[in-house]
Amino acid sequence: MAAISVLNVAEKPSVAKSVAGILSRNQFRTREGRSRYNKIFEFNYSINGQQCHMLMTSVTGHLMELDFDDRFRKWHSCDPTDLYTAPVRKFVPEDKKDIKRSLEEEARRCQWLVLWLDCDREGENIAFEVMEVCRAANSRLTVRRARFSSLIEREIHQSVQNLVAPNQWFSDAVDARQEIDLRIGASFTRFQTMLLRDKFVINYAQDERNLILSYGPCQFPTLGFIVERYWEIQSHEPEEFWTINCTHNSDEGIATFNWMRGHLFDYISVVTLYEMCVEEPTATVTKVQKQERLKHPPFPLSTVELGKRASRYFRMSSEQTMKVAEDLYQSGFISYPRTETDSFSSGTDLRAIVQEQAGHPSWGSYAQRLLDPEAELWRNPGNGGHDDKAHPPIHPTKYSSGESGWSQDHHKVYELVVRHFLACVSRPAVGAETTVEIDIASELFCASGRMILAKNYLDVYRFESWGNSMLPTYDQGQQFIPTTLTLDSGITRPPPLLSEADLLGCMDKAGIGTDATMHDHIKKLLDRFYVTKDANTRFSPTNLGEALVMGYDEMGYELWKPNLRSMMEYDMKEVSVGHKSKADVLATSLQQMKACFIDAKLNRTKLLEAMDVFFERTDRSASDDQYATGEIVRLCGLCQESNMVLKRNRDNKFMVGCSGFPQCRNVVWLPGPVLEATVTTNVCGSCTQGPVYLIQFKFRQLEIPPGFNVDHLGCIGGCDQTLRELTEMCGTGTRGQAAAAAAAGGGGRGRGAAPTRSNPRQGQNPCIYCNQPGHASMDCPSQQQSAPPRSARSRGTNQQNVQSTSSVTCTTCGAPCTLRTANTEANRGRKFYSCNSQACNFFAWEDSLANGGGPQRSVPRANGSGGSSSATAARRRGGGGGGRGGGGGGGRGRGVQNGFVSARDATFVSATGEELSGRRCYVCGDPSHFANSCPNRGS
DNA sequence: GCAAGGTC
Repeated sequence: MAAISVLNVAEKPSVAKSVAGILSRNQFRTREGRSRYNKIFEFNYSINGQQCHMLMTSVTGHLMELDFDDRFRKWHSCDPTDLYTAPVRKFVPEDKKDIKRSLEEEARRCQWLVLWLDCDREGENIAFEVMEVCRAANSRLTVRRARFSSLIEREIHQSVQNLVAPNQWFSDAVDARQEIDLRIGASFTRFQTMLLRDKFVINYAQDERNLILSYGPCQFPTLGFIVERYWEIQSHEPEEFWTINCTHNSDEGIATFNWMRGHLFDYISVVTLYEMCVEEPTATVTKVQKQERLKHPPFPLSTVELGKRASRYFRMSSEQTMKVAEDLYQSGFISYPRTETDSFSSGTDLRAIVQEQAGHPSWGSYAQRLLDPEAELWRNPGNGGHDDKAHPPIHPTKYSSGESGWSQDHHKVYELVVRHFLACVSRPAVGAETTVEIDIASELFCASGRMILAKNYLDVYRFESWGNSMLPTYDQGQQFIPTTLTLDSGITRPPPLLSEADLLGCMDKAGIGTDATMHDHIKKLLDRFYVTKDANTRFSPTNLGEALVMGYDEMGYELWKPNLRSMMEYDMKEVSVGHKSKADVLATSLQQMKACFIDAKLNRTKLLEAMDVFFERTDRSASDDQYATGEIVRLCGLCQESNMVLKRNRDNKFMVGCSGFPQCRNVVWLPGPVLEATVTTNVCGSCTQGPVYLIQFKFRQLEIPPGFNVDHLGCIGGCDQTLRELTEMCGTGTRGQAAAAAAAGGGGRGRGAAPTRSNPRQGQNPCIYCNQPGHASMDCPSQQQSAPPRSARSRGTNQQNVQSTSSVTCTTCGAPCTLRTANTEANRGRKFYSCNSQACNFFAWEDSLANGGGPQRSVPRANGSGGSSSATAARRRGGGGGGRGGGGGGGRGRGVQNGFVSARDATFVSATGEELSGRRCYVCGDPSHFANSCPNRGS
């Protein structure tokens, strides 16, 4: 049987070389192709008994690009809305023409084409691109696909003997994704750039005229994460809380005991409990517990983890990390750096990788210990549960103690990869933890200490630590008097700005971008001047970034949230398994996005208003933009495309007509006696269908009935009684009086009110809070100020319970409560309930419950805006906010309570033997009264 | 001039 020629194509040059090496046992010849990066390797091989002359070459990722037909490529060539239907085409861009020519030439003299692209959706799509080019050159080609998930000898040989057909569904999913991304990205980018760039003074770029305000389905949700956190911080309202701390000094050292109730937000409650402790300060040890604890090494390294850790440990940007990792990969020191996989396949020779590092001056001795069975340090690596079926976790592939050409960053990334790998195959660190619980006047406190028994992986993974903390020995039943017993306060603090590691985590969780592109999206936000990064690698939005998100948020769209991308990902998955067709997904997806785009265009004033908060208008926009000169009164309620503009008719009478005339003939006639009319920048507070700008009128004194003022600031939106009456009484002064009565109503098409347009969001777009359709976000039931049903219910329960007086059940956690007696001066003898569960904050006065009152507040106030970014945005704008400002409460509620910011002077420090009668007011230090009746204590 | 995804 004669040998056939087989063209083999891999996704990248390195894979072509590796596969050629494996199949030929390194007996291949290398020759140049048309592209200088993509060599051609030749060797002989037998596939299922067929002698083959193998030609192995590669592409560099995608061979083709998708773009609009030429006549839609210029920005002003069409309305951006047309980009949802404009024809698109796939073509080989100029810089890939060399590779295309190579493939054509080789394909012509081959009988078979074997596709060695990565085994993921993108790889399958590239396979079809290669197929298209090769088949065009040689229509008789037999095409086969090799499936492999790692460059391991056994697997490569196996895959070439079991060739399969390419998977059209996988490729279709990518085609759909590309087309949707292109149409959405291009339409919104052109729209917002052309709308905003020339109207505002945006001083970020050297040349403002070239500024691009891009929109993309990955970059915007990424921006959204940053803005959302920023708003959360802005809206945080610090709140004071209280806690009791206790320390005890002994010969062995100091023990710090924490109150097991944590902290309370109600001062009276905590001071009552505190004073009881001070009164009976003897501590009894109720529990001593010893436990072994493990600290596990990390999972094998994926790209996202590498980015997060390099940012955390070295403050390196994810973009720089990827650049350096790519470099180390190209020079053979680490494995392929773009991988989702965080578990090693069973065939990997992990010990050989360790062995290679045994000579390193820093970690070589650790590697040797790992391989020594007597050291008992080895452990098979954990499985993080992700596998992209294309690449192994990132690991070292070649020993180096540092190369001359390496930068500091090269050293750091290589060290991280090696140490991480060594840690993965090591045993966890072991510690002995001791927990001691004490009881003071029925309040429980606990302290814990840790002794590290074996550091194991921590010996090599210097980036993580696990501290020792000494705790003196205590025995069950032992009693002692605390050295200090203090009442301390702290305030809640907002969460920090998002770090680069946080951001990568958010993106990973929401499925925004891929391991190979996440750092690109972050960089794009910086390049577009949407965000800035501080020295601690934390991100804040710029005014531009915040304004854009605010604008879309005010429209009520989720365009800046990750849901859109998640939905697309879901659809892609459905296409790739054959549940949906590419055509169906494209049709529905693009139809929805087009509707959304048209709506966004109609609501563009929201974007303009948001920009107005942060930026000055340009002179250009003041002179040639009707909006700024005040001629535009409102968006036309009839065609909803053009603006209603104040102008004069042929009779020189004032009227407000649609600028879309003659396509749209909507008109509002004004009362006949109008002498002058000017549109102001004031927006009507009553008319809710988009902004309606008020008009300053001057009427002819002699033509208006008595009782009317010559000057009038009026609205044509339908709410203005004065205009309506004047029109009815005086007419419009035009020849076509039929329209007169309709004037004030604003409809212009006969009698009646303006064609009131319902909020376009309502019913069409899901609510931004609960994601359900049927109501607007501002009416979301999940965002109503909560009068918590629990307290209402518990109040009744309490009353019933109090009648029997024998037991009260905690309304917070359900545990039984103990009836106790207060010792504080103001409440001495007064009975109260506290929850038996010391992890619970419940506290309630008995007499208050009997009178129908509830328990004391033990949770922080909900933030004014909680999770409602709209409310925040409204507040940022300095008022108004369409009445939404106050309505967003009860959102996510709790702030972050990460420690004490201030500790008050603890006047009640009760040292051993101190006279209790010497107590003074905790607040002002005056011995004549106690803190809870202190006149100086704030309300 | 626009997206995101490959990769050099």
